Amino acid sequence: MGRPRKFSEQDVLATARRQFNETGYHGTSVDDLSRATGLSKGSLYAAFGDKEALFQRVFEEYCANSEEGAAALLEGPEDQALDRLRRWLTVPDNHTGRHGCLLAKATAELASENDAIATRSLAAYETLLDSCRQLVEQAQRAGHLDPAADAEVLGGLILTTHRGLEALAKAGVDAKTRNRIADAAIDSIALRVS
Amino acid sequence: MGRPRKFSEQDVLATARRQFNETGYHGTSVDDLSRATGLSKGSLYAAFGDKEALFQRVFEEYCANSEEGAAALLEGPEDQALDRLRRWLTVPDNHTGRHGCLLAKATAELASENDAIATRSLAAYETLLDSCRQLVEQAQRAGHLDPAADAEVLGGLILTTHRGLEALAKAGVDAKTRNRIADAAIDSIALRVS
DNA sequence: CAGGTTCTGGACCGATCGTTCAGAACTCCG
DNA sequence: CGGAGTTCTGAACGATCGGTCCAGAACCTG
Repeated sequence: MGRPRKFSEQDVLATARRQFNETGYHGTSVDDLSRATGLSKGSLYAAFGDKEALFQRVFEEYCANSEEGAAALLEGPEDQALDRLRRWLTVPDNHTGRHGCLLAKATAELASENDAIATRSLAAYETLLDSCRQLVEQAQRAGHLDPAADAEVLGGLILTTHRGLEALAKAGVDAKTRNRIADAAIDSIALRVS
Repeated sequence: MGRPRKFSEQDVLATARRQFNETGYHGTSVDDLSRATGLSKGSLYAAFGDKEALFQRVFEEYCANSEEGAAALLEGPEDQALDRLRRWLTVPDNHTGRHGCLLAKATAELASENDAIATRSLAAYETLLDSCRQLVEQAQRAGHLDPAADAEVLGGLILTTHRGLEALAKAGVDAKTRNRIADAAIDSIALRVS
């Protein structure tokens, strides 16, 4: 009963995410969001609370996606772990952005002023780190990495590389160069075989 | 002739840089800058033009500093190149931030809307990459790195690691962990010896 | 000390910010 | 068909934004 919603909450979240990703949190006004989503400001507030709450929704969904993507790294034969890592660090040649850019961007902009974002961001880092660590352990069991190496630290190195590639993407470095760097990173790590 | 300035332009730029670094460009109002520097808005505008021009000054100085820091990597005996790299990637244990954070932050926030910032940021990346490449070549000549490796790509890998460590710092990862990752990165790269 | 110059801080501007709300629009149930 | 219940819309709010302006204090030179 009552008037039904004219919009899909998921669509709005996706559009808002695109907008936040392009212009940042402070750089995106509620009018911008209203224009981008086609919803009036009143509807936005009725559906999501306020601007910060809307961003939290977007950010949470984003973190969850990133975590799922990293967790998917672990699915498959252990002796193909490094191949899955290569695909994770690599991006289509025509891709200017990168899957994980909102996380890095929002963290940089808001972590120092918004405790909830900072906490969630750190939690996502821990989860991603854990996936990377498990991936290293898979590769170690498959004999593709030095079994004596500290998996925790090596996982951290992989995650560092992932974030560094995002930063380079944002600095305007083209996808081809980034992929060559990604390959070099995996080559370097893969040399750690006993 | 005339009344002399009561403030040091360098001090104001340093304070503004701290403020921009903490709260971002859009998150920092001119009133904030006025409060932080102790200067009235009138004086700020008389001395620096407008908010964007002030930021450009801060950003330019910042980029130049980063470039100098990277260039300093090349000064010293070639057989100590990897040691200098280690010091560059490492940070004091009590350090929560990181020398290069404004660059990454401003780039993420403004590159898509401000061509001047985007251009300068990319130029800084190119310069830093060049320094890293030369460092790799030094290490190669000293026999500490595989002479057959592509110095350009390996330099890019080092820069990627540098930026990735900045991102982790912003995500809340402690300095000790980051330094262990930095060591692992250098270890991995150093394995590339023929 | 006098005259000229610059710096300073606060009042002020229009624009935009995030947010609210009254009323129109619409669906469903009785 | 009519009223209850929900959503949508656009106008309007106060606060704050970036930016301007100027009267007067502060300072240097002669």
